[in-house]
Amino acid sequence: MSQNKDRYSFFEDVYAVVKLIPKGRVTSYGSIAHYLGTRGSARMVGWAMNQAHTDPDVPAHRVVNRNGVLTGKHHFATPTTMQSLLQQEGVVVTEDQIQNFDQHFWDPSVELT
DNA sequence: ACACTGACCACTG
DNA sequence: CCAGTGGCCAGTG
Repeated sequence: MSQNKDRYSFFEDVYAVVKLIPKGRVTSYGSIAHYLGTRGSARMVGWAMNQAHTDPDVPAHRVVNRNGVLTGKHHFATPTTMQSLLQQEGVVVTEDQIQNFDQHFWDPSVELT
């Protein structure tokens, strides 16, 4: 929303990182925030996802909390959209919990170095 | 212009 | 070990 002002901020960075998440991989809000250098902004990362809803190129379904739980699934078109998308990419999700989360975990500060 | 909220994470007691 | 609070940025009431 807002006007078309140059309100670019770490939202842009968040989008960029999320877009770089490989298929079948997932990451956490905190990891992205930490990669950007701001641990506290983890909340904002989630809020960024809300805005990301306007950007189809941002696979928000690949972003979960540090626990590997689909916290934001309720924000998708349907509560099952997130899980379905993840399963389509080969990620096993049970009870909103990603199985073998450590195997699917994709850390930008490590993968992007 | 002020205050509160929000898909979180980590530290301190 | 469990519980509580702080911190960060932006948007909305």
